[in-house]
Amino acid sequence: MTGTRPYSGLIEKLKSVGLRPTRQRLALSRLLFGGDGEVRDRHVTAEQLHGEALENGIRVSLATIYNTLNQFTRAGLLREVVVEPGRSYFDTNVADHHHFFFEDSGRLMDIPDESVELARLPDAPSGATVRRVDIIIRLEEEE
Amino acid sequence: MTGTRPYSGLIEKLKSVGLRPTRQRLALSRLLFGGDGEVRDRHVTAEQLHGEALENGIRVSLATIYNTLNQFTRAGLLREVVVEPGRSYFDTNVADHHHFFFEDSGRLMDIPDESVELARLPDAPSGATVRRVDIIIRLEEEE
DNA sequence: ATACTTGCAAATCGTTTGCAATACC
DNA sequence: GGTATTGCAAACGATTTGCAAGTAT
Repeated sequence: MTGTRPYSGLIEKLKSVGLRPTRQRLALSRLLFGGDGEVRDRHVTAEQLHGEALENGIRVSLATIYNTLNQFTRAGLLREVVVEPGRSYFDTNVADHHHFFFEDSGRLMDIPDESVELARLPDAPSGATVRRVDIIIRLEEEE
Repeated sequence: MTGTRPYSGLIEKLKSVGLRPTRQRLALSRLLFGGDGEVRDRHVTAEQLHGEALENGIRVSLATIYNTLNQFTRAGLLREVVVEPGRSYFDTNVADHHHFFFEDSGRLMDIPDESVELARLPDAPSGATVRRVDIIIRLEEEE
């Protein structure tokens, strides 16, 4: 079942989460997730993705970028990472993992999963369940 | 050395970080840090604090609330916690600690320091130093 | 054909800023 | 008195929304 059409995987990916594979969603998926199954690890803001889209001759409005990123996030294709007030990053790596955040440059970087380990985790307050644990290591780039 | 004047501690507190103890800064300090040395543990947004101030008959503009919260944060009296895009929380607990975040209600709660323990922490990427490690446990309130 | 998507511009939200009036030392 | 601080309103950046036009099934 190896598709011969390019990006057929992406079409399936979108369909499988109940989103119509429209021209712009496909184009953005290609930028975000890469042409084929290859796993990319990207952290993008809406602005960045918009810029990239334009560079690649994809005409999309910023509003659509936002809507698409939010839909993808709701569908579980992306994960939102909040590090700074007033800026949202979307992470193509949906697996459990944590982040380095370079405060000066605003860059975000995945931390390999094996290199962080929690020895002790508190119980969730009663009446609540843990949805996710986010660890952000804030860095200062020296001199 | 037990001061007899109420809130004299707050005046000192402000002076010690180089901020003039103005009427509004004192009033806000009282709301944030409590009347006397007592340690309060508060997580407020600018809006919340503004509301509280008004309720207590303190006339401050929202702009001043923002400026004050930022000054206090820069001065090390508060700590900013980012959990959601588009909303900033300020924490009166400046010591090293982590947070529970109730996603549904938007409430933030301190995690006792002893109940979290990192067994392994990655090395900072070369050329960078760790400024701070933030752990946020996102919770879902059940049923 | 019909429901879902898109683009655009306007609206909104949280936050910051400029500047004249005011309070602190 | 001189400088720091405040309030107000306007400015701001990021994000969302309403609606008419376009597109997927």
